[in-house]
Amino acid sequence: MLNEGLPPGSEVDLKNGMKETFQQYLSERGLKSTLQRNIILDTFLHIDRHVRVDDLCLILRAEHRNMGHATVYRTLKLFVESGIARELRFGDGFTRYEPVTEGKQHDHLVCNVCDNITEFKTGAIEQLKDEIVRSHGFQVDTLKLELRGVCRQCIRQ
Amino acid sequence: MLNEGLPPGSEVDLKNGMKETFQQYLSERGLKSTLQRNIILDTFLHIDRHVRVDDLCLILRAEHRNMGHATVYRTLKLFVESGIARELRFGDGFTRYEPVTEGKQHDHLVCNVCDNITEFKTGAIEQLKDEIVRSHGFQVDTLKLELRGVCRQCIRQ
DNA sequence: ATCGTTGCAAAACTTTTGCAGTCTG
DNA sequence: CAGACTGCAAAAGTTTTGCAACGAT
Repeated sequence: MLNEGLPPGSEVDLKNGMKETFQQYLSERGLKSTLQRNIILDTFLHIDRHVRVDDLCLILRAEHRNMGHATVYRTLKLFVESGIARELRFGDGFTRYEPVTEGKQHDHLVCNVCDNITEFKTGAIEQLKDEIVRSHGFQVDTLKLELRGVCRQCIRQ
Repeated sequence: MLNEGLPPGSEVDLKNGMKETFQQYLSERGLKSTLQRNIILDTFLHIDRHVRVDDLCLILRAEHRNMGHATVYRTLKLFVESGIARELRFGDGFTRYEPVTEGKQHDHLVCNVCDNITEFKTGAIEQLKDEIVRSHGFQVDTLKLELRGVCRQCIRQ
């Protein structure tokens, strides 16, 4: 362990942890650590927020002219399989991905006016999970909560 | 009013109300009530559950050989605009539509094993809406809650 | 008669797949 | 040096659009 001295929850710590997790995932499966995968991971973690695949491609291609979009799609799927990313679909036709930051569970507020997507947290969710297990015998793995409406800025205008 | 005698919340009542709403929506906007639109609406209401567009097309084409899928897509969008239907996307690439039945708010449990989608109700949601308004100044119009995991049947097997 | 609507086909879009050449372990 | 990976192009799949013929008001 190289970052013993750092506070355990720091940004850098988290990101390094995710990189480690990904490298481990690759080697465990006989997959390879390539230049492209590392570039995509760095860029993805640097953005540090949900991002559309085509946006990520654009950002990547700005620096790396011949990065194939197929590679980006394939790599993002690997991120999800390794557990360091989550796939998001808000139903507008674009798939988004975001880093999985443990202990930072959040959901999304989508503004119907400006289309901005805001993250928010709520404690009411965990209770809900328990309720579902009890009433439906359904084992909950993931929970997706999305609220649409009008955001503060757009209400004011 | 033709159905005065019926209990106000009955199936028939609800569906007739939705048909009326749709007809009113059309005439208000100078749009036309056509054979196809009425067939699609009847079939859609008869299914009475979320349905994939391509499934609905198949069902419709069984009876009406030359119903165009473009017409189905266009009509379903009209349903949403008129407020009698809701668009659902679970992120599997298929758009689904379901009738909006007021006072029957429900959400969805998606099983990762058998891919079945179950509807469920919970009371915890309304509190959550209020919480969001207070803490984020966000005016909530619609709320989408989706839980993924393993359903009762699949747990048993 | 006007203008919205339909059905067909083609286009548009995101995402996936096939393949020859390249690079990692 | 075997086999995984990349980048390109083409394919796949759903949804949208253009257009001539049709139909509702």
